[in-house]
Amino acid sequence: MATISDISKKTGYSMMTVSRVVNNSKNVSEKARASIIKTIKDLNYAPNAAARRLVKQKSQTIGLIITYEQIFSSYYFLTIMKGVEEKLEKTNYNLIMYASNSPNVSSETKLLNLINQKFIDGFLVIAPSKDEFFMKTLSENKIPTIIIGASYPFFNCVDVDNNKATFLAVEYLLAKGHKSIGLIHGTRNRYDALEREKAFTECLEKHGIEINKKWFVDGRFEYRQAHLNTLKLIDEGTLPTAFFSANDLMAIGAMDAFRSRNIKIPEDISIMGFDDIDLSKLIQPPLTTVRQPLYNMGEEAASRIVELVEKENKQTVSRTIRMDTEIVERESVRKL
Amino acid sequence: MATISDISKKTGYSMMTVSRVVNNSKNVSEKARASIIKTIKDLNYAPNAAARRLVKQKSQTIGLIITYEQIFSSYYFLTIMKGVEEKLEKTNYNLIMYASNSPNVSSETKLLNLINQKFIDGFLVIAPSKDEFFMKTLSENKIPTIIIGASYPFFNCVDVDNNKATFLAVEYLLAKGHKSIGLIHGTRNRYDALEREKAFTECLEKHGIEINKKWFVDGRFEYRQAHLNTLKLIDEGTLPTAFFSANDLMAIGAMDAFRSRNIKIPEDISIMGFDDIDLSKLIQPPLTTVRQPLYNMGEEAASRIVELVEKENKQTVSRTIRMDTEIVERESVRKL
DNA sequence: ATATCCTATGTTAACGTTAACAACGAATAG
DNA sequence: CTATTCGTTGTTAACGTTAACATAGGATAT
Repeated sequence: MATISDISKKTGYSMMTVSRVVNNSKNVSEKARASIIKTIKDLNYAPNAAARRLVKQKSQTIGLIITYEQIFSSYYFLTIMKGVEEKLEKTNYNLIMYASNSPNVSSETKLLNLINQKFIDGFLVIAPSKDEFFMKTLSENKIPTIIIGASYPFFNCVDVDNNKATFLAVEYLLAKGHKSIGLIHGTRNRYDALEREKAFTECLEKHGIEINKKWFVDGRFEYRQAHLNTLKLIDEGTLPTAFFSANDLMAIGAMDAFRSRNIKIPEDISIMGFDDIDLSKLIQPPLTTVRQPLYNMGEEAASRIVELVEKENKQTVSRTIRMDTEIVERESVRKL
Repeated sequence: MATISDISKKTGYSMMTVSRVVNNSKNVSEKARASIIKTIKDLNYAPNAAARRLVKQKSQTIGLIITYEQIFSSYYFLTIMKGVEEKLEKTNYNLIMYASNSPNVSSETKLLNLINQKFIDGFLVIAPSKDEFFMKTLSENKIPTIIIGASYPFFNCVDVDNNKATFLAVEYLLAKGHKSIGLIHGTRNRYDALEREKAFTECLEKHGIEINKKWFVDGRFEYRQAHLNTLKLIDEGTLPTAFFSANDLMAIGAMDAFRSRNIKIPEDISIMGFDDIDLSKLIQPPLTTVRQPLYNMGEEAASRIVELVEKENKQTVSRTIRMDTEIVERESVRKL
């Protein structure tokens, strides 16, 4: 592999001038720049990351932490990941994914070492659960971190306003004339699940609609759980005229359950999702849902972590941002 | 962050002696070692990865590549991942996960740069599809690589003998008296799917059993696809007495489909999986399946990539290894 | 015309670690 | 008692890059 020194010798310019060209600095003559760029291409030069890290005391690398459980709500975090990846690609930062295990000391010290050894400059964490062990480590050691998809206390987050979004969805159903509404909720150790469930209850109360706990289905944010538990509910007794699901994947699981019991959507029952994952517009009928700008949230988080890492003055903590949501009207909800 | 120089000053020993202790070298007196170890702990020293990389010209880092689609057969690759992670933890290698996108030039050059910049020493790839774009890059540039879960031509692989394993499974069904057997197959751009499908056909032919293409269900290695397509098959006409599924997740999808049509397993229909993922023993009835030692395959691959990377003489390519499979007898298959 | 400023370029040292070699005293061998 | 070996420790230079400072010549201002 060619080094700056090779380029320097071949062009006759000093290593520093080469370095300036590589880093797009000013104060290089056009002549020098052209000659150096050509030689870089000829020799297939790429800067040595280790040397840079050493001298800059920075790794130009961001770690993205996902938890094993999340992998099951795959569309959700995949979309976020793409946003992060593609944004970071435009900066000169690398991305490393960590899949975190169950609580375990070795991972904890590993996390710290990653930072201490300048292997990683900062972390992005997707929707950690309330009791996620490494969040304490992250916070206690003041490691630059941005959380995506959760408004985690004391952290800098990129999230949506779950309360507002849920009200949007439920009031949409109410406006369509639905007076009996069920809920498919996610795992209760996650902030997003809790916030949406709370808002759901509050919204119905506000509009004087009776809350029937029988119609609360635990879907754990997964397709299969939602499917199975919806099936169970169907086979047990009466149903509401509509369901609000805390994510699309569970909504789709429920829809498949209804279909397999010959319950037509939206003729017999209406269903509303949350997220707007790719799959939602492909299924039959296409799912009406609350769009969460997942891709943009990924991008936004990427920008913010870079900003945070590059800021000398780490105190300038920008606050949690709440991205806008909107109703995406498709065909899974019927007007009564 | 403390450096070797700090430890050196504090203990009075030279930096080289400290380095020797850090790297567990011989020829250090017990006295020196004890003193240095104590100081290392006191100052919370951890070696600087960048400096090491620079001087060693090696990153001590392995990249694990997964494709986006794979994330949907989550249990499968999660188990492998854990094997890899936990094995690598025991060596002094780091692990980085890359989720690969659709074919795209930028990722390709990125891959190469990762190697050229000594950011990564080698790659592990989980079950790439036949036409995966980056496999060519990997092969053309002779990048140290181990493939897991596919016998990819010209690569060094850790796989099972799909032919043998499939014969094991199908002959098990035959031994139980089944004479009409359906297949739930995976995506046909993957070697494991193709090999299992081929072996399935061959095995039936060998035993003079008629092959009914109507009973071939495309499950794409996913729960939902298998579920939906099984439902369709059920609603269309007659069924075989047993199914062989090319992975457990699809088998579970099919089982849930049968159940929702009130077809009892194993009373009315038998089903056999492939993989033995965690979920398989938890469902009702527990799934009879062919155990693939996924975790061990991950471990084995981790050992091999480290070996490959550390070998000066890269020609010593150890050949593809086929791990053993076995039938795990549970309750989803009935004797006719 | 002289002082000042800018532009383009170069020089030196440093980041933290380790390989290769050197040195020194103690133990062992002849 | 001298020569040789061994165990322990230290010295020097190198990995590839960049920050900080230095220099030289040309342009601009007074």
